[in-house]
Amino acid sequence: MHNFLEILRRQFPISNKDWEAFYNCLEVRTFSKKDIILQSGKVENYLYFIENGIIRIFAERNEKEITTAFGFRKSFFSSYTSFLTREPSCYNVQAITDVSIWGITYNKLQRIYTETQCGQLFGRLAAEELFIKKSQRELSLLELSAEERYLQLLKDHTELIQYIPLQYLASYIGITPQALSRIRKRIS
Amino acid sequence: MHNFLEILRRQFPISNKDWEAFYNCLEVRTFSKKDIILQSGKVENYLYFIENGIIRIFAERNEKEITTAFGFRKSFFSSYTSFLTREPSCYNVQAITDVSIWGITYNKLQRIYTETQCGQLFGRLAAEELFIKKSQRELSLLELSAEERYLQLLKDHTELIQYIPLQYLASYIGITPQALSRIRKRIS
DNA sequence: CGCCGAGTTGAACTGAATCAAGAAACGTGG
DNA sequence: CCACGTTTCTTGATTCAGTTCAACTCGGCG
Repeated sequence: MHNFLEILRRQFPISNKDWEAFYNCLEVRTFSKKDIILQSGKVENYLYFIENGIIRIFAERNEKEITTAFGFRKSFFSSYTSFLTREPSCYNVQAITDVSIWGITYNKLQRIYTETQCGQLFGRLAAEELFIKKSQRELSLLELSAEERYLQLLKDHTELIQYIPLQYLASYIGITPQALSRIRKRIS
Repeated sequence: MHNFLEILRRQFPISNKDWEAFYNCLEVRTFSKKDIILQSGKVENYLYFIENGIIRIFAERNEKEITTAFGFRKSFFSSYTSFLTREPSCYNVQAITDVSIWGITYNKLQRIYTETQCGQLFGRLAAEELFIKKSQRELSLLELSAEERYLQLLKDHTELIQYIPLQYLASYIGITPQALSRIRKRIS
């Protein structure tokens, strides 16, 4: 997070006062491998930034899990629709490895929005990042085959993919574990 | 738009002064059926709200078009990633029917952000709407079959779908025109 | 040691892609 | 307003990627 915070400060002019107000609102939270960070049905109260570790977001549909996102080091995550609308989340958020994350609550973010400049920035950057990722994902679901999607994932997060169980990767790619197992065999 | 603006005003306390500043930044633009509103490769300079008509957003990939969104009456649209990042758009935006839309330029929106409260509101509502739609779409691509996606689209926009050519619907659903033609035959 | 969840492999099946050809609708100019 | 050409849609036959169901393997753990 220090890296990230430094990048933010370098890139945007933020007053010391604003900075402090913002920084003081951030909470560190840690979770162990397989912990549920947010249960579906509950309202997401945090917008997070990952310092370390890997998380996934998934929905449950007719006894199957649909993984909609992984979160890696230095990226934002949240069950963002729920966070924005204050309605129950239809997604679960789970730690895949032990994780250490920085979070800001909805109320504090709203306060920061009105009281400082850099809150807006934080909120805006998070919104941008999350929207852009969803758009890219949409295109990859529409234009690529399952095998191409897997290769893309490998390329983008080479060293991280090894920590993620095959079944989660498969549900993210949108195929069955069997099909992914065969793809792996084919390309190796 | 009047309806929309009234809803905004009713729902949120906006001062007359802010309101006027905001309203004065909005431009009405009209396009004819099949007009290109934004060409891919150009930077999206507008965030729009549709007063009347239907638009679509599509990318071109190996001689095929991938439609990623339709925009109907009373909803926001933009090649939003480009709008946010100020980088060239990888999407085209096209009028499917004659359309009448309200737009605000990037610069004016930034000015409104700093000078008024309701600019934030406008920007935030647009971001929320666009993100939430993308998330729903992601789920529908992962959990539903092509036929189910078509039925959902029919259900959500019954009266509007008839104005959209089959090939655009097919590329939105993620199948070939032939396959959609067969689905239509099957369910009728 | 035996159990259990995760991954692998096989065989049959299915939804959608592809290639190809014909029918319908649409716009443009005479 | 009709005729023609072009685009869009439909339909058929074949192929293919991915599903489903089932059986088997492997590694970890009580």
